[in-house]
Amino acid sequence: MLNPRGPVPLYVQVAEQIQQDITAGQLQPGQLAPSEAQIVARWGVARITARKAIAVLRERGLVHTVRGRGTFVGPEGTPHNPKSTKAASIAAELAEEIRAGRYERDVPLPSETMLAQRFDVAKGTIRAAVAILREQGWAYTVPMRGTYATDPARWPKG
Amino acid sequence: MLNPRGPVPLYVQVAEQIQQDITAGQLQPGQLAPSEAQIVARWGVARITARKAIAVLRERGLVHTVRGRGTFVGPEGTPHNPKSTKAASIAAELAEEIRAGRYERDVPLPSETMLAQRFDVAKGTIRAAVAILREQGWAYTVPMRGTYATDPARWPKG
DNA sequence: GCTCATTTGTCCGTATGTATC
DNA sequence: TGATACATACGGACAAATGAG
Repeated sequence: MLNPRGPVPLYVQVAEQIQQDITAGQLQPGQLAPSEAQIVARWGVARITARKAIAVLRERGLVHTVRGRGTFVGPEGTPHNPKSTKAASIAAELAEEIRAGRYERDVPLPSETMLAQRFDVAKGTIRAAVAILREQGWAYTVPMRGTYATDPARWPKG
Repeated sequence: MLNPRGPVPLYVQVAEQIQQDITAGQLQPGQLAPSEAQIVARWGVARITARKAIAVLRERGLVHTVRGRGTFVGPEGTPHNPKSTKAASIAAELAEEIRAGRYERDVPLPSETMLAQRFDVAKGTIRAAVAILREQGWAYTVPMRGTYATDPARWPKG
């Protein structure tokens, strides 16, 4: 992958491999670029080298960095895309199951506690996932009763 | 800015430019002096040169260095200006708003979540900022109720 | 309010190779 | 020969901000 003895510095080689992922569209604006630790693990370089590679991308205006969060694709001001949050992925999985007819219409979905166990996450995460399902129209909640799958006639399309 | 071919070593020249910023008062005691990386970027020198420049300032007693935090203006023991932390600057902004009468006395301040959104920081940072407000006497917290602005009669002075 | 893991920021020490004076 | 300086690269450590739980 990398040529440590060539005329091109390692950090430039790493930067350009990441740049390819960006221009190829595999890394969309707002998404997280590889972290320093990921670069270290993936290319077997030192952290300084990883940092310099990111600095190159930053100078080229391809990414911007937020301390404590990571480096994001796109220039400063690009809206961050939390596409990879746990709640969203759980919501997607549940939506898929609803579409597959796994849940009857008159029976509540599994409780927060059950879902929290199944996905091995906190109840708060399940609550967020259910909120997404409601927003997208896959489910509705009746206070003191539970959350139910939406009628197939009203399923969102796409 | 720098004269690489003159009789004065680069690292001394860099040190003396920073020293000017200090004696001119642009860099106050307790403030962060330029980091190694900033020196590299600003004067286009190598890291070794930046380190040596800082070492010169340290030998002259103008700065002191704390590992992991940076180099601060003033000799060892100088109180670090907490303005450099995010929580402190948020606390200062909120204190200013309290002084301006923006919050009623009987109504809680905005929740941690709201403030975290407004300042685009983590809830932990807001928590630290509120703790500072409490310490300074600008606000007090009632468990399970919220945080309230202090009565104007008890505002800290200064 | 607390702990924990992740991530970036900063500093420290070292090393190799090149170049100038 | 030695001091100065640059560019590159490694490894380690601590600190601060964030986010999940």
